Amino acid sequence: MSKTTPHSPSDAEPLPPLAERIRQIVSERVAAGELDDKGQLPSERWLTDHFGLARMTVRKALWQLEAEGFIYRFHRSGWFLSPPRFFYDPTRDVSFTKAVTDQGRRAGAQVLSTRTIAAAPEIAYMLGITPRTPLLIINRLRFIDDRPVFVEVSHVIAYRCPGLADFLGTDVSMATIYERHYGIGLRRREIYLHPTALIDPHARDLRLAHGTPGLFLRRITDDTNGKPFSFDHEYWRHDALEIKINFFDRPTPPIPADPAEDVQT
Amino acid sequence: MSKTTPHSPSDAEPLPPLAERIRQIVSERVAAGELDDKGQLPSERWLTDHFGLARMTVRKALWQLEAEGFIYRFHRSGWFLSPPRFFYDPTRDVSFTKAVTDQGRRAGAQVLSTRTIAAAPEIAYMLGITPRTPLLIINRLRFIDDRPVFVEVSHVIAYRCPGLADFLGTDVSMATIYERHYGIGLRRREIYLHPTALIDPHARDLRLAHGTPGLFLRRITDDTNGKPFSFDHEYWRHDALEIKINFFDRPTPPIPADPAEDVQT
DNA sequence: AAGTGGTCTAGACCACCAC
DNA sequence: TGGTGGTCTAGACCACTTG
Repeated sequence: MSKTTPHSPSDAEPLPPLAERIRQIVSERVAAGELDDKGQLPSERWLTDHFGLARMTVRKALWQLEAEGFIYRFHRSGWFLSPPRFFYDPTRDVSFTKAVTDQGRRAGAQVLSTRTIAAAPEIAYMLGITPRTPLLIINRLRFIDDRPVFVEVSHVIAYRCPGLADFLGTDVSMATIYERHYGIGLRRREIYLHPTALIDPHARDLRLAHGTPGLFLRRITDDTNGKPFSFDHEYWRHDALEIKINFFDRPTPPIPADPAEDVQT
Repeated sequence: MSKTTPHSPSDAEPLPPLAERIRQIVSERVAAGELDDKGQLPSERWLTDHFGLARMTVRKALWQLEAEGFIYRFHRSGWFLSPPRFFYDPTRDVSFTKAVTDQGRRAGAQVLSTRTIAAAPEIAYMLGITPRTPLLIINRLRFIDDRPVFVEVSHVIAYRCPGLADFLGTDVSMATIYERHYGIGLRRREIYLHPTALIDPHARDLRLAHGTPGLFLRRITDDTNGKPFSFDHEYWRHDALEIKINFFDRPTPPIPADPAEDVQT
């Protein structure tokens, strides 16, 4: 809690890196019960004064902790302690809602927009339909415990789900809607996934600053008869998920992140 | 190529964002053949002068293009055009070397260090061995087309591969070494993977600035008899790979990244 | 209205890499 | 040794969120 001495670029630097000092302040407050899960950190200006540094210096350190997934921010409203990552098994999980609730957390959804377009040739080919067949595009924001975690853009073959747009408010789980109203079960066919920067408008929807690191996922889903059913894009916060792939049904204990000091090079 | 007018914070801003203007300069040079794959960008100071902006402003834009995967940098030596991502299928690829060469690229490896430790209880449990059994820890830097892309830390049960350290220089593929010298084939059991920041010493090994976005992967590998064999950590550059999961053997065409303007919200 | 982060300036010096 | 990015300063004003 004591004020740290200011330092100029030419000072010797025996202190731990700034990011570690900030991490420690945050950890202390958590331990003291002053900061719970998703709690707000001291402001950048407070940290600036506390450490006697320039604001850009503090911000740089915060960005590192953000890249790590330790803290996150809501655009222009503050820095917060990151909640635990959601475990996602792309080879098994077909319903986000089910996977989230199975992990004891709360899934949410908000429809951002819907519209209908004519299928472009390459999408038509992937989905096994005639080009220009109407596709329903559903743009939804998905939440875990009230934090927006990804934007989902679904391309659904419109004639297979007549009136689908009317059901969107009834249940957060699309999988449940497909099953109850149309008798359609889902299974995955193919997924691509890579880290990238999230830009507007998706960044804005997620309350992220333009250019924040994120994950981009695209996927084809079949129905249980093996017929292509939908084509989706997802834009994830980078700190919201941990991908887990288990190749057998026998459960294994989670792999520890740091079982040994393996960093020695 | 014309000099852009300087702007103050209060100027109107009809120009595209700075990142897009930089992207355009780079794209133009690529099109003109002045900049090939992995070629070096104009320096930050050149861009600063060219746009008439402060250096921090230019750097911020470069960081966004880096987060996106469009450009990357070698620590303190310059900005470069990113090569294409490597496709990695965690459900199928057991040999990095094979997967890379199958994609027409060159795989490389450099041993950073090896050492032997006594297995901690939780690792011993995962690997089905007695605690304190000797484990060989192999630290390697892996390359695609001469660019370092990840640091691999392998924990191998030492008695299953006597003399393994001596073979490390003979072949870049560990899978090949295991098969030829010990008659051991591999298959995956479980993988965890999440985005995070890469810090020293891994960042240094990869020639990345401390705190750059990356991917952290951990994995248990079995032998083909289903017996646990090794436990590995991998620290990836975030821009080097695209994860691809195909659930069936029938090949499907790659899913296009942007088949339609799906961003409307 | 007050407080937050977001952007930007116009410099300086440091650490490292390549020649 | 010269050029690169990396760090840092000490401000300023802007855009937005929150009370």
